[in-house]
Amino acid sequence: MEGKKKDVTIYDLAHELNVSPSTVSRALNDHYSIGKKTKKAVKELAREWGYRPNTIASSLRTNRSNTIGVMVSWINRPFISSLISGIEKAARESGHQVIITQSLDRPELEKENLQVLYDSRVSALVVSLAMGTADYHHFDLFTNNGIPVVFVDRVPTIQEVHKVHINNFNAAFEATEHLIEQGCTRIAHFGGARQQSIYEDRRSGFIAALKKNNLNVDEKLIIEATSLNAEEGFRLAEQVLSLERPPDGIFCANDTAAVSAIQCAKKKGLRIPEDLAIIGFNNDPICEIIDPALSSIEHPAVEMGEAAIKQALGMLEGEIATDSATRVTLETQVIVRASSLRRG
Amino acid sequence: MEGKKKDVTIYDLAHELNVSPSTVSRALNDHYSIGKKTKKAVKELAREWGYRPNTIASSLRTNRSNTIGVMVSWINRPFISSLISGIEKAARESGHQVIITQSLDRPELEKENLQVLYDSRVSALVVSLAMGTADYHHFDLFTNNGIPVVFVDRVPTIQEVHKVHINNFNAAFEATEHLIEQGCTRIAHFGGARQQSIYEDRRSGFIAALKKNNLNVDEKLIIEATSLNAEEGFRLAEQVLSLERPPDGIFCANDTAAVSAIQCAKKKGLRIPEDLAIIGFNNDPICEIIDPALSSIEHPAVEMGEAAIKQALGMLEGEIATDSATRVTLETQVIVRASSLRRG
DNA sequence: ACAGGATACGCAATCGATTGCATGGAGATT
DNA sequence: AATCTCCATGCAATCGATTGCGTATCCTGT
Repeated sequence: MEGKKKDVTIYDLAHELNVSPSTVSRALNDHYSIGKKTKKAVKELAREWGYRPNTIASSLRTNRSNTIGVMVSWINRPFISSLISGIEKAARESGHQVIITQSLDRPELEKENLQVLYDSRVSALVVSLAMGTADYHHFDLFTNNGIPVVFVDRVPTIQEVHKVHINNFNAAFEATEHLIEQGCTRIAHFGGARQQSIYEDRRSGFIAALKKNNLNVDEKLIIEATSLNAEEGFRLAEQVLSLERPPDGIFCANDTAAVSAIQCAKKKGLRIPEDLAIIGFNNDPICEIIDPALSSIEHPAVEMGEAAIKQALGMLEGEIATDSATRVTLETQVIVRASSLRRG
Repeated sequence: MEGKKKDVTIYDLAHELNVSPSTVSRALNDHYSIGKKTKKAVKELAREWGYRPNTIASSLRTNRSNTIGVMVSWINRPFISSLISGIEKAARESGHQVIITQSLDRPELEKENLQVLYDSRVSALVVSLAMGTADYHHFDLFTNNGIPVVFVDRVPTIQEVHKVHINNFNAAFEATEHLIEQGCTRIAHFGGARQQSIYEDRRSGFIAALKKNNLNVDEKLIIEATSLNAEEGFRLAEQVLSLERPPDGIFCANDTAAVSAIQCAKKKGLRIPEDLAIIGFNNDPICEIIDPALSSIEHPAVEMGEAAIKQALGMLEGEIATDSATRVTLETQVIVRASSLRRG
């Protein structure tokens, strides 16, 4: 039954050691002007008495919270939750804390949360944009005040920001070429909102691969979905499969919708991959569970989170200029599974 | 190009209105002793000038951060990420913020994170325990200081705490009886570490259902797994299916392992549900993706998160005594799908 | 017209750590 | 021995909001 003993402060330590609070503060922060013996004595007593700095007081004075704000669309999505897991891990290891908010893909809420995070004096901000965000001025609040902002995955289309992402164009290009290698000649694409560069780039990569291989680009087969969820995936699959000339392959910008497409195709009696080859994006766990297993693009979620924190820390430590622009691009990989592998 | 104008403080407002900072503070907080006109004037100017309170300064003074600390095992798990999503939503709507940490199922890290959260002066704590945690004394740090602690899902075995959970005993009982109704007479159970009450209770509910139906309880079929991940599920399925008298049903304490069991059984050429009926727990999205679709127990993740925050807020507002013990039990539901539905 | 009680507000201390500036003393230099 | 550096430390203000206590003003009833 521990009693509620008051927290130890630097004043307590100072009093005990007959030095001033300033000296204690500097000793604990390894300030150069404090003597070696003094430092040692202070640190020892601090450990002995279980001193823990009052981070709030420190934040008030320095206007820094050593807290990192995070804003994502939805926490409960496989990719995002892994991203956050990586963020939390890297942040903790560097002695930072993580405040999480979700925009629920609503730009107004994104703005609102941004204000709240700003009011919390977060030291840095890591963001994956809401689906509909096309205007980025609300981030000026941070950048104008020298607070590092790192965008991850769903990054802005503009150049002058810090980004951690993958090469969506290449990934899509490779996915599409894979389908072509497997003999597909008429491939559909289910993409997301084009204002999000990740979806625009995947679309471009897809089209580029078709063109490079002299395949016809049929606009009816290139669809801009609004949310790419399960129901939409199913509906879009029904739509393209009931065309006069249905596709023999689908490249889908996420796995959720791709799985629905598989289910739809199976229901229609199509053989996968013989009649219809499918490849998704993200390499979610469901890829190995659906039958046939879904080919996909490995998307290094945890690593992206870690990389974003690393960028933010670099900016905090002054190694990276906040008003510059950096770009970290992580590697993706085509994961071929049964849904797209035609033998012979 | 917004300049970096200094933040407005209560001193600025006070100066402009020729009142004291105390009056401004009280006016903004609707203190009874401030006159109606004064309040109106203050609030108006505050809005006009875009005043935003410095939460850090407020926290220092009040020793309250209006931040809620959350600790879970792993963020990137379907159930947990939904739980967090609910927590974030409810917290935001009540004007709180959420600091997230993960224990990675390591009790030492759980302890460490707890210290950090305490140092951040979180107003309340919401916890889902690490798999191996059996001693709860590290939470005294909070309870002894009057900081609300609410456990959710993976709750302690002791009574004197605040819990938000489901009735695991009943849920397991119903799941098992469902298998029995479908004609299973020899049912295996894959459970988690028994020191976690959720797993102990599921195990008890399972056994109780067998006994009530006069079925033999074979210890060889009741397995305490260590992590219940995909590989382990597969391995355990192989193990029980190669027994001299293999089971004709499996009740698995999560869906991940249940899906692996299905895959294992299919690989062995068993028909599901005819030769082996399977039911999982959590009702993760994968249930509808695996073929045959996996029966499961609906586990209201988002609602549990919201309920946990509601409890915490109740304690913060003094409606619920911090040193009492409350229990919120949410409803579960057996979701019957093809993996356990034998027709005729 | 006056006591008694609301009502409305100000003063100043406080929360704990940080930091620019000043200073006391030890050692070095000439 | 006088002067000059450093070195190590203390002083005191500061960050912005909160709050116990004290007080001036106004109303109300008699």
